[in-house]
Amino acid sequence: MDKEKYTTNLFDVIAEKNRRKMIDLLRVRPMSVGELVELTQLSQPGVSKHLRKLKEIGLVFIDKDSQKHIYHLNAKPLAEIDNWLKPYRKYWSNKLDSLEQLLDEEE
Amino acid sequence: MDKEKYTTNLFDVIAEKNRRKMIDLLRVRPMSVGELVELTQLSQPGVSKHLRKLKEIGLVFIDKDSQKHIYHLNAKPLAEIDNWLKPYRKYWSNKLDSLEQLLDEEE
DNA sequence: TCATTATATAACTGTTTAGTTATATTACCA
DNA sequence: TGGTAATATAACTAAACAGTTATATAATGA
Repeated sequence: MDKEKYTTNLFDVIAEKNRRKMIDLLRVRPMSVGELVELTQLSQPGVSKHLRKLKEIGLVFIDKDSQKHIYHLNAKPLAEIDNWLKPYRKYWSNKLDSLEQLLDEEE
Repeated sequence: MDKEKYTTNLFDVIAEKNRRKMIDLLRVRPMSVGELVELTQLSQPGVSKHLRKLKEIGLVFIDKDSQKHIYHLNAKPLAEIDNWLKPYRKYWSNKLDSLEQLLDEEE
């Protein structure tokens, strides 16, 4: 399908709006492909394609219930993003020195 | 230039490898375009193009020193990513104890 | 076995985008 | 004023990609 020869990268995977929506949904509870189709307004192949990328990067895993494929979230890979953000967090954390806090609050 | 009619989205902006590299560099210290060209191995227009997107989303601002345009990081917009991650963080945090969670949030 | 249901894959298309080279703009200085 | 340095924009190209429709695969149940 589409060759799909290119390596998927976590930042690219979460950059896509509908994929973020899907993992947001799967955070609530595991869902079948059909349920995700209803909730995303995408075509069924469209959903399957996104799920494949999410699976490749390890953000979801499948629990097969006969024909139904129940997709479960595995959020752990997102720790990479969290980790990347770490050195930046101090820039908006409210634990800055009091002058900066004051300036922030004035915004 | 390229029309550039499309709204830039933070997730898209940080999805690009060289742009992440650039803001990682600007975290160390403000830099001119020329310095970024050297450090990224991109062409000068390539760097300017990325800087434009970073500026559009508010991740950098310019301090003009005569001909030199010194780009400064403004990390605050990244708080949006941090915020999106919030409900997922518990999945990889090994500190399940609620007191420790609270302390984490205070950091 | 045959029809149905659920999902995955194939093949295609239009749009977006990162990168380039060429050129314009802007500021400085001899 | 003319030349040079620094950056931005224009125009173009190739690759990537999200979305689609059509079709294949797999499992179920009558």
